[in-house]
Amino acid sequence: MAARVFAERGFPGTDVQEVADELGVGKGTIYRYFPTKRELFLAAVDRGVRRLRAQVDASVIDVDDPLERIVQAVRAYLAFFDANAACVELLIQERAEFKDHKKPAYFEHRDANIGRWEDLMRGLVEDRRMRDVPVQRVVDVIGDLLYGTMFTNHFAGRRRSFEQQAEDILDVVFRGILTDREWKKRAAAIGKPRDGKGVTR
Amino acid sequence: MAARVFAERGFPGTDVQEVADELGVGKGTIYRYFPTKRELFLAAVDRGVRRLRAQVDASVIDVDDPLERIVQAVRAYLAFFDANAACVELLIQERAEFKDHKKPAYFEHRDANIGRWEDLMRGLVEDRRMRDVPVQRVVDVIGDLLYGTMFTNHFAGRRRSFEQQAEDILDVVFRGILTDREWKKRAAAIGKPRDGKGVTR
Amino acid sequence: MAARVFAERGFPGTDVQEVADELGVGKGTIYRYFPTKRELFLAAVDRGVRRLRAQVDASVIDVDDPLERIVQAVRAYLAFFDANAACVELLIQERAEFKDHKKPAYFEHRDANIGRWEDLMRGLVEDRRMRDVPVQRVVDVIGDLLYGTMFTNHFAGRRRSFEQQAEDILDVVFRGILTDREWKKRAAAIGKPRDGKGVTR
Amino acid sequence: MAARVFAERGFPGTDVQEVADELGVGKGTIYRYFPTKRELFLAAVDRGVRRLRAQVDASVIDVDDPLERIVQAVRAYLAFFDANAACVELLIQERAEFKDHKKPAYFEHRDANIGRWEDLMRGLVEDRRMRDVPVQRVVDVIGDLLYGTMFTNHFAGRRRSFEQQAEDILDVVFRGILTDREWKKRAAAIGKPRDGKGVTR
DNA sequence: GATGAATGAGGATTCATTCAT
DNA sequence: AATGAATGAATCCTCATTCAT
Repeated sequence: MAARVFAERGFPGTDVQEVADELGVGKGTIYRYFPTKRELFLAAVDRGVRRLRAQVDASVIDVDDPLERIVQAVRAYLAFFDANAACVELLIQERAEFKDHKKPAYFEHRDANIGRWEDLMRGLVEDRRMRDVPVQRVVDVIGDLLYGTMFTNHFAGRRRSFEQQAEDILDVVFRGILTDREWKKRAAAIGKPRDGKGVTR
Repeated sequence: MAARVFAERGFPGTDVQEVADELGVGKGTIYRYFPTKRELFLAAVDRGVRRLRAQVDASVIDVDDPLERIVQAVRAYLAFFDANAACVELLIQERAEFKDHKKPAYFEHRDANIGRWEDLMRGLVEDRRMRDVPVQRVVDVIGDLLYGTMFTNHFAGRRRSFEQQAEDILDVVFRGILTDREWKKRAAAIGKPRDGKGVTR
Repeated sequence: MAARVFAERGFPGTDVQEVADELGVGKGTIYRYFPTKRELFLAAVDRGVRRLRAQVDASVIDVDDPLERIVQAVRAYLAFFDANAACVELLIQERAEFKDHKKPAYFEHRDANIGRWEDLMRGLVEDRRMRDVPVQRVVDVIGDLLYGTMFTNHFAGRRRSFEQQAEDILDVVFRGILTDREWKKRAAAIGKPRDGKGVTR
Repeated sequence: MAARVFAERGFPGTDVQEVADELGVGKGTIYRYFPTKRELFLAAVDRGVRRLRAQVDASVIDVDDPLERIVQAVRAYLAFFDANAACVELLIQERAEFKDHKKPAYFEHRDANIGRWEDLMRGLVEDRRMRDVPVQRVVDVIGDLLYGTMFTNHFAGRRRSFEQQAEDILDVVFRGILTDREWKKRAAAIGKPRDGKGVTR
């Protein structure tokens, strides 16, 4: 597949001939379907992002509990990139080579999905299961965390199972790292309500 | 400066001649100081990472309280990349072009610094200011979150001030998003101690 | 028609696909009838030259007076290229692309026809209607003049009607540009008989 | 020289590498001085046209008699292309490959020079050495005749010396081909003055 | 017979690197 | 030490031609 070659050798390092060889077709054939090497590459990226979305969607399709949907989505996201390292490369390459082109495919996808997660969180807040924090910001934070985790895993060769990583992430995101006492002290100092909407328990 | 040109045009898109023009020297002169275009680029990346480290270090130098050191470091990190967008580009370019080279400069830096933050957190746990969670994992999570935030800001054009972002991040990391009640319910269900070492409050 | 496409885009600039599109057939079909693009092109040129010949021949078919045949042929020649600019292009293209091939089609045609005109002129000389100059040379001069006129019209965008041009050409060719007095002076100086075979009138 | 290679192999048939080899330099060196193969070619054409002009100008520089200037210019023109067959090829190639570019170099040159010859002829008419025919048209006719002669020589391999050709051309142009009697008959029939301004002899 | 998908040789152009000045 | 002219390896893309359907 073209994605594998691009991922292995990078966009500038990939000769279209190599992609042709990988696919077992002539170089000209590729140019019949993609006007330029660039379009060929972008199609591969797009395909990757679509598969990510499909896998995350599939992971939550039978899950009703909103909190559990978050749990499953985080796991599915990490699982996808764990199994598709080539996709991470493609995302990097896209950004590096086509800076001035358009919003990278990953962020197109992100923008298209983010609303659903915000809605989900708003429901959790109404149900008093989530603290009353601005959901948009929380979704951003979690999105960035996942994005950063994916890249770091790939670049720095993190050696923890994606299941363990999901657990670590959710532990921090759900409960935070501070003790109750410390948090209350800080909240008092800053003058913030401790638990959203003044509700304590 | 070379970094600016590389950041603007990307590594493959940059002619050494352009760097020479930017610096106001002859192309040959650059080759007197850097054996290849590649080394010239890597030197620019290295310089960027060093400046990041210096800025973060400076931000905590007069801060004694460990928790406050975290707060300041997070702010300094985001402030640095906010003010040095070119550096983000350089980090991406480095990864995209030199996949097979060595650990990227950013991660070299990360590995060199991570121990200090783990030590700091271990102290917080001992002081019962942080829940007793494995510090290594927490440091990873926070590192990934910052890394992902930096990239997302740059790529997707996030329009929130870095101060606000720091606050959002710290709010989630310090306290998590769940209400107390929800957390306890989950903790009970999973069979986890709620607040580290069985300590409640 | 193939000729139009070749004329518009030049031989190297023309894809066989474009010719196929113009004709409303598949590319493969063209290759059923012409073994190569080159042969396809040469066939178009040949067709053009044949049409030129037919038009010139038709213009003199009912003309008995030899001098009038010349007049009509000159007009027909200029009229043809005036109405078939694409043919001029084809003649140029043929020469430019197939230098080493064979005598260009136009000159094949020229050689095939030149004898008839020489015979015609010989008759005029015998009838004392033409000066006794070597007919071969005169035919060459007139042929070159027409050839040059056709090209110049096409390339430089001459804006005179072909009828006017025919008249201008015949005026010069029939009578020359000098006054009688000047001509006699020159002839005396060079030692040439003034009017062929010493005949004055 | 680049001109020779282009003339020998045609523009599309010439690899820039071949020009480089001919010149004994690297291919890249050529691209330092000419941005494209096309510009390299056009520069060669331009140089040829300039040399033509210089040679024709030189041939008349010491000649005072206007009629003799015409004689010498015709000889110089034919002599130039006789000695520089490559130039003819270049002129053809230019037209064939760059149809849509601009007025071909030859015609630029033609337009720049034609005025001088028209002036010269006007003087001849005033001196009653030339029949009173529109000089512009006569200059066109002679220009086309020379142009056509040059091409035909090159394409059809005419085997007459350029001196002989010049003589043939001038004989026709100066005196025309008809006998006096025939011309007068025609002139009477058409109702034209026989010798310009009613002058007979 | 007609088609057009597949092919891959071919060529213009770029640009990192060298080295004489 | 500094320069920039010269170099040629490297690569994207085109398009004439083939041939299975």
